[in-house]
Amino acid sequence: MSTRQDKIAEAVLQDANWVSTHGCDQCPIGQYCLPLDLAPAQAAALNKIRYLSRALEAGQSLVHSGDRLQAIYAVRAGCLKSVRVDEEGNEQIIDFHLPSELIGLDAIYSGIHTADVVTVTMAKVCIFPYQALLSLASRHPDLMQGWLRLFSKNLLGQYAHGVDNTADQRLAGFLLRIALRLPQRGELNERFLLPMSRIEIARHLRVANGTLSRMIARLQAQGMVRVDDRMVEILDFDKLKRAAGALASVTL
Amino acid sequence: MSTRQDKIAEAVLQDANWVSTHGCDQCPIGQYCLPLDLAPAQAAALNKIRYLSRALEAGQSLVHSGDRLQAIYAVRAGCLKSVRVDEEGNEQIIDFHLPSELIGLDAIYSGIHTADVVTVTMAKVCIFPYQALLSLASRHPDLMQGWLRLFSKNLLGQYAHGVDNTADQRLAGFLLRIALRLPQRGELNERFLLPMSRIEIARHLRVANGTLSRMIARLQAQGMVRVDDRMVEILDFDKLKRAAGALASVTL
DNA sequence: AGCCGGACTTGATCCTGGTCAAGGGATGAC
DNA sequence: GTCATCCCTTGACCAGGATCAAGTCCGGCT
Repeated sequence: MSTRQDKIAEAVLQDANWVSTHGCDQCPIGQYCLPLDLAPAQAAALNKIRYLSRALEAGQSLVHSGDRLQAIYAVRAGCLKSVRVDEEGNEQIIDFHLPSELIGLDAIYSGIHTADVVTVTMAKVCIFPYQALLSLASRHPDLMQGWLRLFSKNLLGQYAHGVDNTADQRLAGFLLRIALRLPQRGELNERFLLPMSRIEIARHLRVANGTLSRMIARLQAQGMVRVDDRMVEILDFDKLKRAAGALASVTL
Repeated sequence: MSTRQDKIAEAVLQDANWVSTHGCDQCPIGQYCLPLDLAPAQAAALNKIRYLSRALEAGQSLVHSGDRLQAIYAVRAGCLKSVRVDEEGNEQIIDFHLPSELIGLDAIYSGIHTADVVTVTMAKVCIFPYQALLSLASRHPDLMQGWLRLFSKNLLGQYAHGVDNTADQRLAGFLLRIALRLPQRGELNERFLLPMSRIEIARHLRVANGTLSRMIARLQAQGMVRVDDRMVEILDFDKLKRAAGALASVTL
């Protein structure tokens, strides 16, 4: 019988085509990532400036708050989180980063990272040196536009996260967004494995640990979802959407 | 004696150089807006694709949810808000838009606006047709980079807004950010006129109307700020920063 | 001037969600 | 295997903020 770690590891490995050496032009999640608007030839150009990171263990730091922006990262497999820690040691999780999503966009403004980025599960990221990416984008309008679109998507996600009102709404919205953001092999994921712990979810949703448990129990009792440890199954999509509130539901 | 409206109108008019016909290359707030990284010649090119809107009355819609993205707007004077209204008619204010800030970035992802944008005070906006802006940005790397930086700033602001924990922290953070975002004629605004009503602030901070009153009273009692109607004076910047929480304070 | 309506404050009461603590189950170290 | 630890759930209690309602001030309207 497989342990929780085994299950997560398995999920990460299969998300990744872990050992594959696909370039951007053939990347299985390229349609959600930077190559999203690119013709194969352009994607190949993008691939030239890209490194693939070594495998990162869970709990490893990718960037530290205060670091200079060197590169934009794209999650190839696994899950990472952006966190800020206050002086009492409380960790606030600003955002999770799932496969195909970009990391570092918030550092472009000042050139300095304002949060720590840490792996939640084992992960691999693609590394796009910032200056190279800039100059490539200035030569390939489609790349620039794709980059802007991903930026915009990111902003939309933050809007949705910020707007949810009650704790229950935030949880429902969170589950919906994870279901939509986890690598789509076809359609909506109605059954998926959460990469992160309850505590991490709580810190992201700005609720207490215990409250989160109770809320999950409530959602289950109402028949919207079934949750078994990290495994989530969405039973009633529409109901969940209504629970998230009309305001949250707009965002993909 | 001048009424509240008079005072706001006056502030807007002087922010704007209301009647001026400055191009982007000479815009008094250009260093915070799209021309931020541009040489004068490039700013002049940017100016060629720009329209200046007519004066908008308070309460007027600039874009409707569902509209196609036609243009990115930059606030030239006044204040606008992005709102979503749920089926019960509750208005959630996603964001306020102050002079030099861009509107419409969230619509780039799908090409469709997901929120209504409405003027809070009378306002003027600069209109940058989206396709023209794209093609100009692809020809001027500095413009592209400036655009990305503004995008990033926007995202940072959302991070800060989403992360604040208690209602008091959100209020303190909100006031700080407004002080920093309102047009800087030199340094930090330690005395400024809020463009929006209490109700609008409450809807933005996700607190009840009455609660907001009490919180403002509390901040005053603690000597951090003095508030008289729309006029805010920051008395103890550091204390206010501490009240906002370490997590919020990073963002400019 | 007098009236009305909207913006803001203040008070009383209720409930959501935080805090603290106990307990179970699985994981990992020895 | 045993033990310690971490993650999660559950319970009891408390507080921050919501809700509802009254009351004030101010500006606009007739």
